[in-house]
Amino acid sequence: MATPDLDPLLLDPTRLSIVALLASTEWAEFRWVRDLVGLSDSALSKQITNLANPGYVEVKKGYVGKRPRTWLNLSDSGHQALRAHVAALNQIVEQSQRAGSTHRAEEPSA
Amino acid sequence: MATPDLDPLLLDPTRLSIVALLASTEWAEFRWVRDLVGLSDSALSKQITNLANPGYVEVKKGYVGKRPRTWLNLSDSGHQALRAHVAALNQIVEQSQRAGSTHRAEEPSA
DNA sequence: GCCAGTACTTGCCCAGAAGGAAAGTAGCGA
DNA sequence: TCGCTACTTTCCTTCTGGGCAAGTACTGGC
Repeated sequence: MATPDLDPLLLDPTRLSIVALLASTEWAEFRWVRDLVGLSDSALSKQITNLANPGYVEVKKGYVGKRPRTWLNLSDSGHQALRAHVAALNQIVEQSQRAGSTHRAEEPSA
Repeated sequence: MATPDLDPLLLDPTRLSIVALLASTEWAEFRWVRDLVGLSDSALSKQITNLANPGYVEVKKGYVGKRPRTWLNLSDSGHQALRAHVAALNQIVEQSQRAGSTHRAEEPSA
């Protein structure tokens, strides 16, 4: 059982923060995300790799003037995954609304 | 920054499953939860401890006939925490809807 | 052409969390 | 008093994430 629709990648708060941030922008700069999420270069780089593997995040590299720069974008599938994840969460909470309907057992006496 | 309203306890899928399960019932039996979540006795026991510490879950011990039994209930604050957690999640996704409003930077050229 | 600098990326290591197995504990029945 | 049930706690292993430091790619300067 459990909660099969929850996305393991989005359960991690750090990655969720990243995705949340990217969700609100288009082609955010690596450094901007890093600073706002409060991660080191390496930590962000790794999480971006994790998110880029399934295609949730697109990475584009280029130059601003003569300085290298990396941009990140939440792909359509990334947006979709985020929405699906939260939808699954919502389902769970909806269960919470119709409490008491599912399971009946011997109630504790005291 | 990040996502301050997300509840660390509810970010873990196992605990979320437990809470979800308890949200749909009242005074569920330990064994019932254990079997549905698919955990060992020890693992569930530990997570219940984690959830009981902040008062999310209430534990009641008693007997069914002559057999010891433990019941678990999601407290009001547990329900509240779950709803708040998902509300925070929803906020994040809503940001995703109004994409592009927050951050503008030099766009990648290619 | 070579060294230095920027902007990540990768490797290495450590800390924290979770799960299982097994030993421990509490209360009841024989 | 011993055994049994139903958890609890302890011990150990595994996994994951983060930091630091070294590495890489590319550009600029001398």
